[in-house]
Amino acid sequence: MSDRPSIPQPSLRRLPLYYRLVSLNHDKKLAYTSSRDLGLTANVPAARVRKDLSYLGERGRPGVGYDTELLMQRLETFLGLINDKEAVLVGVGNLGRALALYPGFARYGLKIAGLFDIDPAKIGQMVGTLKIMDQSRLPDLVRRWRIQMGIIAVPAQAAQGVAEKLIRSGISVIWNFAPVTLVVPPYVLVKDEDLAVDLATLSHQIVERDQAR
Amino acid sequence: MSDRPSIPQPSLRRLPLYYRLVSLNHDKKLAYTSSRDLGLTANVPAARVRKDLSYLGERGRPGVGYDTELLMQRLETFLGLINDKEAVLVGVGNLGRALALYPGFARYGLKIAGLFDIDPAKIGQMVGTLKIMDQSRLPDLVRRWRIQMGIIAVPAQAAQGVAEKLIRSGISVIWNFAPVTLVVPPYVLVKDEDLAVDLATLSHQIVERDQAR
DNA sequence: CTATGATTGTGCCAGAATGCACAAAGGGAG
DNA sequence: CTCCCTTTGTGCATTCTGGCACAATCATAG
Repeated sequence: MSDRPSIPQPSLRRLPLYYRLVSLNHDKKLAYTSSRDLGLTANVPAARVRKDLSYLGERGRPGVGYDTELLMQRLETFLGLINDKEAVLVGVGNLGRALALYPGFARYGLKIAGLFDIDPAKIGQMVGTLKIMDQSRLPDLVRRWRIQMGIIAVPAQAAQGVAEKLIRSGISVIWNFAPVTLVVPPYVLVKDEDLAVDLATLSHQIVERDQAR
Repeated sequence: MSDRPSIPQPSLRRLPLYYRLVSLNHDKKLAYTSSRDLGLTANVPAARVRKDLSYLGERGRPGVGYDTELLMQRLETFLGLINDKEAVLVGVGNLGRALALYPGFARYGLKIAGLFDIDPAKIGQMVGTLKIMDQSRLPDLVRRWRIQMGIIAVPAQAAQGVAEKLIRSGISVIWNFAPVTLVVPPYVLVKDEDLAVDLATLSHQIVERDQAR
């Protein structure tokens, strides 16, 4: 059925970088954006940009570039940024708090609809415009508001338990900031985010670079 | 000159995940760790794990697995985790605060040695054991302590300026949390960390999955 | 000492991703 | 209208990455 050639993973990861520049150019009221400029912000050759964008079906104008407005809309649609994604955030520690208050998410269609923690001292506190609630109220709120995404920002030991609770409540997308591999049913989409993993690869690159002298 | 077969990028990104399980098994006093188990935590087939580990030169014992202690040390060396990395963090907003207080970094050899901000109201405040300092004191501290890494957690508009200041002070590794592409000299190593980029790819995956029904 | 079961190391092939080069298309000057 | 400059779209060859299968190796039981 879906015989359209699905986009390669590496291309998909570059699209958000293109989106950054396109939004910027849109704000600057630049009518066109060239593949060369897009390549500069994503650190890839211009030909790669064009090939990536060809997966979207969007066509640029030779001699001019891509229509900024059109391309922005196309990226927003393709990346699903125009779809509202409501989420609950579990674990309001330092990281959880930062996520809850991060202003950039709104532009990407993410709206955090509820904060949960297990620490009685935190229940009732306000973070921005949201009040921290006890986890016992989570299932009810998720079902009532038909929330599809859960953000896990609890310590590693608690993460699997939270994931199971989220899934039992009907959530099928998890953005996981705990440094563990979650075990979930196949229909659940999990995106892991582990700063330590990136730190480790950076660390290796430092070693490699310094050895090269 | 350096004709050693450098490790493929995808393999490098998996190593920290292996390291997670190996550390765990080490704590559990398990003498050996199998490629099968490593594959489960990284979501890859066991054969891939073995090939990845072969880049390290480490050999497992057929019929048994990899020596947990040895493999852990090997990964720590290869990833450079045993090398202390001192860093200054610029921009103590919500994210910067969370990074400064993140407990997991120590295990990866990262030590944050100084916090800086430009907001007069924040100067002098304590975050954990560190006092927030004015950016004017940054160059001196970086030079005196021979700090090599800078962590940028300021708003997008300020990031390029901060990067230049860090580089002028002698820093050659930047962990960038601002959603911009920094322009830096070639000898400077930059690792970008953009939650919105990952959110966007997750968002696309949601669209794709939901369309598949 | 032998047989058995488990696990590693790796060669080979298929598939994915990349880089290059060039034809095609649009814009603008004269 | 024609020439020239700029930028896109993409076919092709190359390189990189992944999966599979199987021989080689080691531990253990009898």
